[in-house]
Amino acid sequence: MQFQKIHGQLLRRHHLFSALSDMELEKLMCGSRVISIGKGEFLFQQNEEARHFYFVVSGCIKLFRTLPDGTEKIIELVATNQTFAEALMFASQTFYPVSSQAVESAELFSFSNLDYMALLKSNPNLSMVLMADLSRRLRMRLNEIEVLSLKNSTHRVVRYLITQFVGSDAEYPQFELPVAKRLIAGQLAIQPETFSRIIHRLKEEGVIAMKGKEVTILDRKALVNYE
Amino acid sequence: MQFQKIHGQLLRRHHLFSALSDMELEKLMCGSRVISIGKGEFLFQQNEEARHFYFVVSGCIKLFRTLPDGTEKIIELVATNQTFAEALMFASQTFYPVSSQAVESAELFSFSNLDYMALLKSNPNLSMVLMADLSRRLRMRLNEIEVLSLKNSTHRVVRYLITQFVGSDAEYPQFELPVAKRLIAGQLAIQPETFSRIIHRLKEEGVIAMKGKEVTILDRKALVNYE
DNA sequence: CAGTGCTATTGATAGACATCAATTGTGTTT
DNA sequence: AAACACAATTGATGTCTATCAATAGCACTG
Repeated sequence: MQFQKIHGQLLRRHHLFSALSDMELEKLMCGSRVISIGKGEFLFQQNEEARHFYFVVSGCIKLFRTLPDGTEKIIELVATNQTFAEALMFASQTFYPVSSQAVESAELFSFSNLDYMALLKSNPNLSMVLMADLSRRLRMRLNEIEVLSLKNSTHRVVRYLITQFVGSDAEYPQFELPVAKRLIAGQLAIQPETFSRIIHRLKEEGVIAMKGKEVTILDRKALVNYE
Repeated sequence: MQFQKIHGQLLRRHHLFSALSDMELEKLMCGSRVISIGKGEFLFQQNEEARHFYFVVSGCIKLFRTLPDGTEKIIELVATNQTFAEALMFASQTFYPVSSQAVESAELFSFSNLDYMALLKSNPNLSMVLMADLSRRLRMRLNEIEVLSLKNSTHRVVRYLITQFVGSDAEYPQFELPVAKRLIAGQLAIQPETFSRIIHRLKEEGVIAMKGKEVTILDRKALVNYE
């Protein structure tokens, strides 16, 4: 298939698929499905049985939990070329611990957990890759826990901004917010209003500039010193 | 060795070691060390290189991160017969993301990451076990993230109390707080004073009773309804 | 281009929690 | 048993942030 080759190359770049032979990948893709969902549509709901994991070809998926009071806590925003829900393959409890919804219309691949597990058994290297992946995810969660433990919201916002330009050594790093501000606020477990006010203050102090989703860091040192 | 046999049986009960053959376990234990640390002593510090993971034979270990403002966030309290830091075996970054300190004097086994990884390569089943373990840990973190996202502190405390007696079907479940109250407060990212006040209110309302570390749930329904 | 719906901003207010401070309780040491 | 250190409790106060409310900005649609 033409489409399989193109998509195969796309997948190859992701570490979960890079250790597969051509044949293994082809086999896996035979059992995969292409899924298109529109903005606001759900992929799966919390507590549904988890039989598949996903790769985002385009768009953006929001993973969240519904709290007892009805509000939602955004656990992760999954962007293009990322996978999610693969950690559930081994869980003794086989239901999704989060709900998933498209923030913007998205295209995904869905892979069968069983198929992938079969590959794991025949390809020991793959296990190593997957364990490294799980380990990385654990570290991500640890960071999130730390952010949520930061008392004041300014710290959380600053911490978030910093993660958006690490690696850049520009004097005035510039980047675009990947999603709507209300979603970022949700990730940081603060209200959109509070987020807006904090940004306002940072602008006032000359630490950053922001126009729409375009952010420029004007004073790296000052920003880092907030921590 | 006498001591190895005794300890071997202890380890066998833990899933990370249950899939090992006698010979494999023996080999692993040859490279292991017994560590005794007193109350308040450190096992390792954040950012130290991670070459070992640990099994708690007795005592209690606190894993925590130091936040930029100098306060500490307790990530986990590891009790007897539990392992920790095994998830770092595969991390590309090989340093501990937390510090570890004995809450009370403790005895531990330390295992070499390299030794265990060698076993993983020769024993595919073990990989499956470890992946399930990592998956379980991820779920734990997810729960913690949810707790930290709960707006009011009462919810967090209630959620904590509930986890302490799930499984018990007694009408008036009873249990002992596993650690000092200030540590529990730390895990929930609230101040000890706030914790104390919340407990006070719950007692006043007749939902629970508490004497020292001994807790009795007087009104299960009311407690669950707080959520 | 006006109309609609959503996002973002800004202001006012109330409530929750952290902080500081003082006291009591508990377990450990000498 | 007394002395000590630390944990827990209780009170008073101030700050921060959620909430409610109203307006402004922006994108999409007919």
